[in-house]
Amino acid sequence: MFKIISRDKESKARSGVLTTAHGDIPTPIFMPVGTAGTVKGILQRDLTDDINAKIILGNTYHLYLRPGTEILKTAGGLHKFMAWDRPLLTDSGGYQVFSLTGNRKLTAEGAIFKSHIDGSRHIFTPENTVDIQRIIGADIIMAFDECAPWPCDYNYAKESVALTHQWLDRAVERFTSTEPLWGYEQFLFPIVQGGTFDDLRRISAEKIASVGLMGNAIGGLSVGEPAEDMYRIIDIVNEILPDDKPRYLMGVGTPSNLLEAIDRGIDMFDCVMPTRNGRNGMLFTGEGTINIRNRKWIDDFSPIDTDTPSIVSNTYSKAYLRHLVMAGENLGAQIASIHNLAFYLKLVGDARKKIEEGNFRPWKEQMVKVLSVRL
RNA sequence: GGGGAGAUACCAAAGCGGCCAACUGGGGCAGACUGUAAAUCUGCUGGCGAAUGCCUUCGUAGGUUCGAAUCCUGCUCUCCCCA
Repeated sequence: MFKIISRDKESKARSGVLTTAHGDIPTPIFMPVGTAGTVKGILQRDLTDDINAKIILGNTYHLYLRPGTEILKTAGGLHKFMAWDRPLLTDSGGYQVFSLTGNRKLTAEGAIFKSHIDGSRHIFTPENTVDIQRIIGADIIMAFDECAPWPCDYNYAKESVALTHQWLDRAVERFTSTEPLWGYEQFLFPIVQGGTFDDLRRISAEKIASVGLMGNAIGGLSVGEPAEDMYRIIDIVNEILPDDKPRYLMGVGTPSNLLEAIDRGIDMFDCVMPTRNGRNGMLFTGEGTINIRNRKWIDDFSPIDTDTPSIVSNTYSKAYLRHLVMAGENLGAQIASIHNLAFYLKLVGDARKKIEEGNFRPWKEQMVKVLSVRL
């Protein structure tokens, strides 16, 4: 269940708490991506004790291929398998239908795809992705959708929305006719699609709202379209999605994207950016964004970022982190990932605080300026 | 003392008469990354220039040739084998 705690007066921003079987999630929240049952390079202990991540993601496609549902079932679900007792959310594999273009074929039945690991053939359907996510046992599971590419023409987007809606009905049917395997409740979130076409987004949002699930997601954004298009679509969709349910903007995004979306009434985010870009040397800090590989940091012995409350951000210097990253040392990727996630978690935590204090807008505007700085 | 091999850009290493400012790695410099087929990918890496381009380079000094990193000679240095 979802409870709104407070609302900002100048914007659509709100703070709330989403209660799941594995704990409460304060919103707005950012969810670190842990595709294959691991937030790459980071111990679960650091996610809880240092970063204080409230919920992380897993991915149906990756976990289904490896280790496979048999092992996950024997393990007792993903929580037990990966020794994570906080909330989990799994994506349905819909994004892989998008990103593995060329390795898959869409039919009315579902998506036939080839494994990127061994080339073997598989099919995902709205039904079996619910079944798999029942086995994985995430607290929040996603309906199987088609994440259409950008740019894409109107007719393609229209058919894609229609397909996603048909799939949603079937997923809901399977979801409501089956029980959780592990004795606790799971929530199914449906996903709004429609590309950058306002009318398709309206149609899709109305459909998704009408299903009346515990929370709703917006997909198919930040796939290459200009940020203004994304913000416009969020405005349109959030006007229609129920206000008393959490809204999850999938795959977004940059720190500025998060703030702009929170401003427009989004409550949940996930993105690979803090981890992937961190591994590749990009650091988000309270003073701006830095590329730690740049020579200028070679003898900067100041802490990575004293504004970010992670142990690594305050313990290790930029010069040291640069050395690790340049030397290709594992620890560099680890420190950068932990730091960036801590930065993201602090950002959404601050947003929540500012909403409750009633000064979200001015703070947001100030932050967006800082975030655009390249050091 | 005798015999042999070799000296190429920051490092390693190709090239053995013109297509060479010089393959390829590494290193260096910069960029990209948004529900993770990514600890990945891209560009640049002698000087000047926006650029056609111009200038200086392949141990060193000469020579042969229309033309040399590539062929010849002297010198310097390095490595290996034999005594």
